[in-house]
Amino acid sequence: MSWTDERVETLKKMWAEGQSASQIAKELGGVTRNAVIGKVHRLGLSNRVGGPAAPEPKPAAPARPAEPAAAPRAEAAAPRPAAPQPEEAPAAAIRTEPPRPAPAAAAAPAQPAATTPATVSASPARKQIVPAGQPLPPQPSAGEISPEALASVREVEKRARRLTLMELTERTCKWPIGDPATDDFWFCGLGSLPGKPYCEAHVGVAFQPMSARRDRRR
DNA sequence: CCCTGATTCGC
DNA sequence: GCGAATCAGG
Repeated sequence: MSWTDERVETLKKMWAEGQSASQIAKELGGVTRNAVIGKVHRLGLSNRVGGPAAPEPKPAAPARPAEPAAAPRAEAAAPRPAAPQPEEAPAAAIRTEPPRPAPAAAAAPAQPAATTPATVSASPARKQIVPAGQPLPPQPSAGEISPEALASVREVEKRARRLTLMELTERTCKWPIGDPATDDFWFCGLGSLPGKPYCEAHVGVAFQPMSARRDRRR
């Protein structure tokens, strides 16, 4: 694959949006994230433009003096002028802490029977703001979940990595825990099952066969 | 371990 | 110019 104008454009756009090099590489296809990063640098847009803080007040240190006879690879010692600054959240992508139960839907089309949408529209008090990021799982009422699954979840949640929204990746469990209206809120974050948004325990409460749900009713 | 971007250097 | 290998870090 080569860097056609179109692909370069996509690259620029996504990079400007704050997408990671690997995400861009996936989108483009046929290139690795290294290729993307390389291209980004060659295009001279390494320092995420449009960003808030204007960096580099420092005069910068002398480049590489070229070692006389010492270690051939002594890069580590050479001071890098370009300090990559933590990188704020894309700002555009995520705006709000997700409200209570949000309808899962978009992302996982191949879901069997996700637990009830009944609880989804439940809270009339809180406004239904659809979060920009991954859809949140429905929060099934306790009565609909098997005792075993419930116990399993409680156990797992003790081991939860307590990730923040921004720390989630494709392979972390995105099950929300706690009340988003308070600080007592985080995401499970344990390894998610391949192709699933949640870890094993949370998949267990999120996805249930219709039959099981029917049997448990009442 | 997962991930991030940065840099080097042979092609 | 390109990007794998590597580095440095979260």
